[in-house]
Amino acid sequence: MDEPKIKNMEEFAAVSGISRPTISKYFNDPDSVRKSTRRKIEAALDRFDYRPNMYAMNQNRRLTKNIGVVVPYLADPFFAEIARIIENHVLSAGYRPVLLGSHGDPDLEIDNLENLRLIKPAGVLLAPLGRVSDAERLAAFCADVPTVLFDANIEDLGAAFVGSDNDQSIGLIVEYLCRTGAPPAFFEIRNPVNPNANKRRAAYIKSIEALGHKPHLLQADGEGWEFEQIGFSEGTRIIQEHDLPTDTILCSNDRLAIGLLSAAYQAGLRVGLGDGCALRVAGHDDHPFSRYTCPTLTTVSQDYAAIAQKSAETLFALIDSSKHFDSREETLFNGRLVMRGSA
Amino acid sequence: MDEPKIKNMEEFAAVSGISRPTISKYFNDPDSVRKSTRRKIEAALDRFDYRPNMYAMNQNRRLTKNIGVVVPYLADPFFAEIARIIENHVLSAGYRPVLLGSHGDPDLEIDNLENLRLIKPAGVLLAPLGRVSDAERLAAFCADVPTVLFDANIEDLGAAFVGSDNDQSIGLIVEYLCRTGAPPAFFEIRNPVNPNANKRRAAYIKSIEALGHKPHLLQADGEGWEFEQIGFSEGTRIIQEHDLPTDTILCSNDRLAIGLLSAAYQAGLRVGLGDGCALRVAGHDDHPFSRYTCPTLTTVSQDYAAIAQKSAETLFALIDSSKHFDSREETLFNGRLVMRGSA
DNA sequence: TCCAAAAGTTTACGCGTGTAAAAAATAAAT
DNA sequence: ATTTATTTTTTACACGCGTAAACTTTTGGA
Repeated sequence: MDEPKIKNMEEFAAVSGISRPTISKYFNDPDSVRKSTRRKIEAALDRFDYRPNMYAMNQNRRLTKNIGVVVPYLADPFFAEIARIIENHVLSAGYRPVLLGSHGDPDLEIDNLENLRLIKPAGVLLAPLGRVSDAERLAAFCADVPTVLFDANIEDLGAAFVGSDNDQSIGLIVEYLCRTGAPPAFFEIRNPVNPNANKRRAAYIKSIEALGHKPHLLQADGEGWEFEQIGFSEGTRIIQEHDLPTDTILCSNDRLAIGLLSAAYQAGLRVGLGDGCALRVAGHDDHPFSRYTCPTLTTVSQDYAAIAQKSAETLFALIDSSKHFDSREETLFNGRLVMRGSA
Repeated sequence: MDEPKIKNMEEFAAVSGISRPTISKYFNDPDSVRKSTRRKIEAALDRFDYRPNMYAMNQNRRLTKNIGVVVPYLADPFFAEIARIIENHVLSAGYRPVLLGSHGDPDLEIDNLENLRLIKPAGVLLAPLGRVSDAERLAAFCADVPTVLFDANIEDLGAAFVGSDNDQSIGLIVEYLCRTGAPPAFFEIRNPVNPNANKRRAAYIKSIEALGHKPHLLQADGEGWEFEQIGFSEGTRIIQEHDLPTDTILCSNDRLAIGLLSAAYQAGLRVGLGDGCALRVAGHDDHPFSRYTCPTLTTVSQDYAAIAQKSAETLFALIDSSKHFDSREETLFNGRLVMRGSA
């Protein structure tokens, strides 16, 4: 399209016939210049391929157009998926998403935030690790950088939180399970990393007692993010020891349920609703893989799209406003019952 | 730890008692300064928390310490996992990884590379989309930026390629399947995005003919990256139409196999090795979820760790050397047979 | 046609670091 | 102790763009 390589804004100003300060203004906000000027610039942009030097550009800016997106574990399709949606919102709002995964490691989580500091982000969307997070250092970061938490809530951290209403969603599936069969036991990790797990346990106890039943917890030992593995090995143990108080098990999340289903299959236990079935299993999250388990997993979906959109928009509002809200807003979205084959 | 906030290298030089150019040298390579000097600097670094401004730092550098990592689909645990390992290698080599996913979209793939250009990366590790990639623009990028391809090879693109030896791995599992039962048919997507799929088909035909059998292809219609969905719906169709030429099916990849296993389960077909089994199913990749399918999936593993390490090291060598190799090196790692329950 | 408001131009400086060159200081070796 | 090689200091300029101030031009009504 062009011969002479444009190396800086000066040169581009020359070939476009517009002064450099105006070009600069254009790149910071194309709508801030006159339409005729904008046309001229974009005509030149079409003939010559020039893009401002990002480093020079951001050097004098107090804050950039970067938005950090930090999730606890990218290899978990749940987070990969929600990160994907968030990225799209960030992009269409004119920001640049910077995606970082913490691989379940609190030190890496802090490293990620420190690295984000270096690029002076306009804001950060953070799904914290949870219990193992270094809350103090997270708080220090949130004090400096506009931050919205999503997925996992940590008390008073960040300017806002967006997530799922575990009370509602667990209530929904507990009610369903009780209505269609035996009241469920609750299968979870004893010492969960994710704060949602605690909320879900409490919600389970509350809702099952409200229905006049006695709660029963099946607590698996295990650390880390290998939930399927934990679900499988502890599930195998539980099945072998025959200490199931009921034929219905509600899992704290789908990944645990995936492991449990695998354990049940290998133990020869038929899972599902029909007459020949020895077990009913339900999950929580509507994990991308839950529709391909055997049998397909009955679960309650988190509203990925709504959580992604709301948290992004909250951050945009935070950035536009005076960089902090008057009060910390918590938005919880309802889950939706997804009836499949397993319960 | 400190009271006076350090705002730039000048101030840090003052408090550390070392001149600014030497400080600069230290940050570019801590080993390039005298040990005693280094100790002084690190003592100061311990008392005051100063980190160089990344934008000012990279402005005058021809190329930065950034390394781009681009994968076709982050929501695929296979890529998430390999990206995770690569990130670790990049970090421990003193570079900064920048992870980008293309969400299966060739336009986004190009966007990602263009955005990487802006940050002047020292090099890029690219797993291209494959057939749908804009090969011409990829080539233009590779001409400017040191790039090593991994996972999916595209003819003559990039300075090197690191991946799996599909001939070997497919040969391995075909041999196993033939030895332990009926020769397998090959289940794949008719018009696959990923170039590995074509290699695997060819390898299947070659190896099964070498064993004196007739190849049989089961080709599913479908586009995009929803492999499980394609495997499920086409698998269901095939099973219902009873046009299985054999009781053994080798899938082009594990995600397809996951869909097929789900279809078989729902059709009431028992999958596995034993007497009561109507079907044997095998996959390829050793996908993170393949050990939790029902039954667990017999497959052939890709050597994630080796591919990640070799591609990273190749890129480092490329960067250190004169920015290009004399010839394009292709490294293929062997797969390993993973015998589980499904075949 | 004239005039006020809006937008663009000119000029000039600042940001924080890389880096080159010459001079000075230090360390290692004779 | 002297020489020599290495490292550090001093000085100075460059990088590419943001942005402020004063001035000039264009625009859209009245």
